[in-house]
Amino acid sequence: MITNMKHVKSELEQKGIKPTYQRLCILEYLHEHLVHPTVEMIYDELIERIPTMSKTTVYNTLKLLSEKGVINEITITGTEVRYDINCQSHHHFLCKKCGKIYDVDVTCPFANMDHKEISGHEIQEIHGYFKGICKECLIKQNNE
Amino acid sequence: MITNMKHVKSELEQKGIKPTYQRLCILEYLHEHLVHPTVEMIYDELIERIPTMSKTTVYNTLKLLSEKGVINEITITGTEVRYDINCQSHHHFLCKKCGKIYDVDVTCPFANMDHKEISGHEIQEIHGYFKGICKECLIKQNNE
DNA sequence: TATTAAATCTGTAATGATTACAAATATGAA
DNA sequence: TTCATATTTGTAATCATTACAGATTTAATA
Repeated sequence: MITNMKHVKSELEQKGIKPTYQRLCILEYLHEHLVHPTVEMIYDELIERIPTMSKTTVYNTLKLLSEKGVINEITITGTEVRYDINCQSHHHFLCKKCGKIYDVDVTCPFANMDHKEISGHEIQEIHGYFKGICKECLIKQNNE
Repeated sequence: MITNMKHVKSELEQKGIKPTYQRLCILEYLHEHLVHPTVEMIYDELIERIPTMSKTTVYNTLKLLSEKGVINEITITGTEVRYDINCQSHHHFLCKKCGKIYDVDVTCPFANMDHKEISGHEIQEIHGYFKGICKECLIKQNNE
């Protein structure tokens, strides 16, 4: 495991976020689970380690981290927000069958745009994603 | 107005969808309101003309139209699905301040990809969007 | 160390979009 | 007309998210 609490702590401090225990645990979780987890998934695991953890805290923390640019909100499914640590710009693939979200190795065509505006609008985030049937589900289909 | 009921009717028939009155009205509404409306917006206007219209019918119809590829679901905001008639591939810009969604004249870089798969996943839809502060809100900010 | 204000966390209740479902209605074929 | 099927409708349930107020923790200051 690359991540540890010290690393996560300095990451928060660099962004000007007070590193409380709850925040450390949530960010650590995101570093260790790169499957674009839901609030539910995060809460369900953390409540085991920290029985006093509140789901509202998970929501509040994720919102804060998102506002500070530490993580990204992914709104692909339409039913719930997924979360992703904010590493280099990448795209996503949502499987319509199993619901899994994959990272996709396509360099974002807009990532190195010199101008940070489009049609006069100021760009702060760039998102791209594909929807379809994933590799695994295709194999299952063919085996039926 | 370019659209009329006859046009909308044949559009449905071509896609193998029985053109009921409710469906005609909903699709006509989408043709005439290109601002990526919510279910609420669609329902609120149609209930005036068709007092028996049920919100469930709006949901059912939009799901059907979406499955048949007549319209697109846009899941940018994370709070509710927006709808768009499915013309040529384009991208969107969501203003974080006023919540308005703009069409963006960027030709999708993946639109004319020869292969319909990526990393082994079968691509059915391609979505791209930007988030930030829109033109109008920028002007308002500067005038304060 | 004690005091105190501010920040953070917690739990519950409320909200709002969406879905489930069953009854009512409309449609189309026999 | 009769009957089966598709569609529509209205209500109730579900589920993610937010509002909010009280409890707890933190950090600064005396």
